[in-house]
Amino acid sequence: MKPENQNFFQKVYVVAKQIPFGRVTSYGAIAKYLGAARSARMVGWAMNASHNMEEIPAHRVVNKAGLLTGKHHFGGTNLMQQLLENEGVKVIDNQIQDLEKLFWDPFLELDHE
DNA sequence: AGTGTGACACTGG
DNA sequence: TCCAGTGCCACAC
Repeated sequence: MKPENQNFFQKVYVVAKQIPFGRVTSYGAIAKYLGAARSARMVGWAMNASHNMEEIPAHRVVNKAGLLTGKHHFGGTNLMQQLLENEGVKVIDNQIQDLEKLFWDPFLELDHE
């Protein structure tokens, strides 16, 4: 694995870990922040890899619609939803409620270059 | 080295 | 406005 690739993954982890408690963001937002807006899918892939690496709040990362598309990767249970609800995020049928209010944009919180 | 796949996003009809 | 198709970048085989 090339260092640059690890850097990409590392960037994802860094951003993901910066997500405040009770807040959520989208793959696209992170991808865009990393300079690869069209690689949102890769962000999810990085999150999947993070499961065995560092404790990344992947449950705070959802698609732009606020849908917990990756819950299946959380042990195949509704753990992802439970984690979010535990943080005060209302989730109904894998759908985050008040997404606009809970949405955390890296561009607003983090200073991008 | 090339092909297939993926936890998405965007554009067109 | 909603549904379907296409594009995209990087990883795994």
